[in-house]
Amino acid sequence: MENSTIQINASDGTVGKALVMLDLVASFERPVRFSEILSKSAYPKATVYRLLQTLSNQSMLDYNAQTATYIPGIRLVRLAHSAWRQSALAPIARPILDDLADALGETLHLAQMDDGHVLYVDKRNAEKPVEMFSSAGKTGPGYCTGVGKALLAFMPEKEQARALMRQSFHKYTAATLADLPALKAELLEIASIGMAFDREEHEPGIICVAVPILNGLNRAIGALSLTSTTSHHSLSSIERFAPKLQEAARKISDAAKNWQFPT
Amino acid sequence: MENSTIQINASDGTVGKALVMLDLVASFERPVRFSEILSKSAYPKATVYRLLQTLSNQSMLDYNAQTATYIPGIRLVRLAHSAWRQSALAPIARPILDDLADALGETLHLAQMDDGHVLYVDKRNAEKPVEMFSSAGKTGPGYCTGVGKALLAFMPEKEQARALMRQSFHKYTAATLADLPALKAELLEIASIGMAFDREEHEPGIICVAVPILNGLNRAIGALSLTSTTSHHSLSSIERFAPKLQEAARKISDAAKNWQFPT
DNA sequence: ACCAGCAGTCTCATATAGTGAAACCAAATT
DNA sequence: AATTTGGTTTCACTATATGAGACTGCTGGT
Repeated sequence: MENSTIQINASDGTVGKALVMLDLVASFERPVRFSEILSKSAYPKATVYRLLQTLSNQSMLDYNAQTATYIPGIRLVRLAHSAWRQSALAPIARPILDDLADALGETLHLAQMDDGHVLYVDKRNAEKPVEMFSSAGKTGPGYCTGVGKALLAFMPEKEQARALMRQSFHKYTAATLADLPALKAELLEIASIGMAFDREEHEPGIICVAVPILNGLNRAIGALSLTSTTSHHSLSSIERFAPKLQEAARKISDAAKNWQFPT
Repeated sequence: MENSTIQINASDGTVGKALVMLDLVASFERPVRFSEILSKSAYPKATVYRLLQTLSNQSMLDYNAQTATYIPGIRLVRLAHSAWRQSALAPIARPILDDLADALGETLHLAQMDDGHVLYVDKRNAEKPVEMFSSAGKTGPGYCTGVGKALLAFMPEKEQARALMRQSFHKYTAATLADLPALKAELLEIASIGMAFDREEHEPGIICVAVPILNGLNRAIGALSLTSTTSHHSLSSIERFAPKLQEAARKISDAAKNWQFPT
């Protein structure tokens, strides 16, 4: 059991496989048929079939008999409610985010790292207040977003290495960082100045400043960003918001430290 | 395999058990220790232990080594995002709910049935706009909420029977329906008039009107409600909103019919 | 310091549950 | 009528989950 192949993807038994299927179905972002799932999956037909049946029974997937398609199930919404409320970050950050949004009147994001990618857990927007699930729960790339880079820069080495492997380095725009060395260099810079920028690296015309939310050991437990467009702000003008972001990040971090659940 | 015991809880193998554990952890609504989970669980120690490990590996649970506690994991939030966006109801209903909220300026809920309980999938509120995950994903009892009764009244018989078995009939207030016969009688009434009331049955001082969102076969795919307090409205004064709710429900139902995903 | 007791982790023989090639079926397609 | 495609079911095989119990290491009491 010692010298076996490097366990890149230590998928835990049947449960692990079932969860891979769940992710797979979710990744389509539209109803999918059995055959589509099968073709993307590493497992044999009968196995995929059984797993999908089990997940459907369990309401982790919804099967539509009319169209013979699967979508992620309603039970996930219920479970996620619980997950979101109990996560150490999002509920704590809420009032602080509210205040910051009032003070700055700009678009704010609160994000956490999830398997190398950015998971947005909350958002404030000057115009249309909040956008439910349609924004919370959304994921983005790690290597070319402000929050992503801020999170990566303040990760324990091992985890960071794992996360870096998961980056695709797809070139969204001309400014997108092209490869791992470029990203690593930037992460060092970010670690030293304590903030990250998105210089239209993910979407043309969209820029942002992001700061990490650190725990006691200088490790990021989340990140906070302010997003704007090149038509509204220049990079240097959004940098002026950084102190306010830092302050909010510190507040969140403090609140997280004293966080105790009621018994 | 034929005459075996009535499969009340057809728990599908290992995956089913793992999901039971997930639900269990979520049900605590606070970080839980191994022993607490164990004592509430039907499975032996080693099994529970292994399942929790697997789920933690998979980020379906978060294990906090400091406090030795489990909470639902971040991966659920990501999956739920996908589930919410793809659910046939919530995204479709969104603009219609927006309009209705603007027109009425009252608190609105959009809900679906989940295993006999009410799952709120969206909400509009006159004062503070929208409350993210903290309201969407929330669950409530079926037998003593407006949406719950509206949903139950328009369910296929078999499913309804199953859902009715899951009701606890906990007496929240003096007005809470006490038992199954009382509920059944009320459901017939609701089915005939096409709307349901909550007469302070869940919380004192809180009343609501709810209407089902029906599909082509008179089956509820969701429900819509308007909630208020006895200090603001009487039961008969909120009944006056019913036509507007019905209209919105019809619109949502129409939109759901024509719903096709882009290929 | 010592012991008792509990919470959590690990082991291993056993049996159950998952596997997957292949057969099968039904509906489209030629 | 014959063939292909998409989905479901079977079944012998064995990998995997099981769970009683042993073990470890705290914690608190005396």
